[in-house]
Amino acid sequence: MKQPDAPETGPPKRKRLSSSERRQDFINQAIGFFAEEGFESSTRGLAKKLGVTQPLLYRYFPSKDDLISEVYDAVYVNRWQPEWEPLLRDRSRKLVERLNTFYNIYTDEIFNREWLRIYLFSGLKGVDINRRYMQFVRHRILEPIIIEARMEFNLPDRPTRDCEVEFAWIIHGGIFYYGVRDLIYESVLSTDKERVIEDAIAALVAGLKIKLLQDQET
Amino acid sequence: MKQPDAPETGPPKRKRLSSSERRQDFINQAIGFFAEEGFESSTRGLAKKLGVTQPLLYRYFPSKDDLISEVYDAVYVNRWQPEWEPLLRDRSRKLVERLNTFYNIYTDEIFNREWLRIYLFSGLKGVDINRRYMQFVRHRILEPIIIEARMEFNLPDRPTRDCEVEFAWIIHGGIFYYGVRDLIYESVLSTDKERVIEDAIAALVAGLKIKLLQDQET
DNA sequence: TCATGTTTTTATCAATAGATAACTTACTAC
DNA sequence: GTAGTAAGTTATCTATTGATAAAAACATGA
Repeated sequence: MKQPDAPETGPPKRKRLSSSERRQDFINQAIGFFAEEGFESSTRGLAKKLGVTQPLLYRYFPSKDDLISEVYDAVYVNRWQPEWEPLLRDRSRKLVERLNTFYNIYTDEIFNREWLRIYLFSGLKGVDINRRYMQFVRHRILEPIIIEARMEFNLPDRPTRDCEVEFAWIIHGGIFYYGVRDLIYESVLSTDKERVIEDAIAALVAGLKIKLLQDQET
Repeated sequence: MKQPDAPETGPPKRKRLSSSERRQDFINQAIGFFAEEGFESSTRGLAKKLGVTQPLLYRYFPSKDDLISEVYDAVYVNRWQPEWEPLLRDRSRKLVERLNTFYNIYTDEIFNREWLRIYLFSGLKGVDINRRYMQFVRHRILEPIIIEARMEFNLPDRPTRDCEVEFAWIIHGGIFYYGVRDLIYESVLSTDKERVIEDAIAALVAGLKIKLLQDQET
């Protein structure tokens, strides 16, 4: 596994990579490293994992913070698939079905140890990208859900209310926290993700129906 | 605020505290310090906040890790009030009422920046006390809720099922995550906690009713 | 083959980390 | 008061941190 095709000649000479390849490899492995050890961990530890010397990192990144920024970018961006959004709005299917499909593929993407840990670490550090992600979830997932729910229940269209969004956040957060309990805290009872999501979505839609009808009267 | 009743004589002489007072003060302030800065932060930083020199810490705690352990204990233990448990089981009140009361006072206790941050930090570190807390929540909150719900709906008593507990976890986690969004991520829309909890509990009880009746048939 | 430029390592710096020992200051019992 | 004890500080050790400079190893085009 170390040197696949080395012809047994001398010491294990390090494969020399092109600048861009090396750089990408650094970022990719840094994600796993910082996810596990935290961002306070040393660049020497990372270099060891990478199989290179520590000063080499500084040829590719001006500072540790710059490297961390690149890790954030790689983790937060490009995880969202644009085709998911129309999926939520596909009115040829029942809302419950749509939501189940969406949350199953969405959690397939974010329910992995690396993503969740980087997310939690960055949240505690209070970095801006984390706050932007919350906005993203609200505008691309929760508000569309509420609008679609109003459609489903034949209610007139109008802007979403804060307490409606907060209710959607409760369920969304509950699903997210299920992932955290599963992959970080490792204290989950049923690993049947599909079933757990199904129950959560049922509660979301049922709860939204009641709330939206109530809010209607106001 | 520094020296309340110093008679203007010479330099600000440090108040000399008894061993137990000093020790308790260290722990109390260490909670706030580590909550904000993370456990990787330096003992010198903590000493500065405490207004003492760094070696003094080592008179009271053998090592930094020992101090951190005491912080965990102070944070996790004694937060739970024993009278909360019978509150959940008080069958003279409707379940929805009981749950609203409980979650309002429970979140009054844990929804503060210090507690939540220490909890999240310790969870990422994978310390044992965190996992024990998850067990605690399950046995002292979630399972009682399910048992009480079965009573409320006039269903025969029997052990809780995993998927039932997971559903309760979804709502509980959603409420918890609401606190995190409010106090850590600072990205909450409605700070009307009581209202948010009310909606969450309504969804919990309604969802449990459906689930328990379904499970009944099996 | 050899000159040139890039990749990688070795050696090292200054700052900071946790931790210890020795000294000084304050309180208390007699 | 003063001796003894406990609280607190100064000084310091060693290990580790992020970061830099210079030397070495490698690749490539002529």
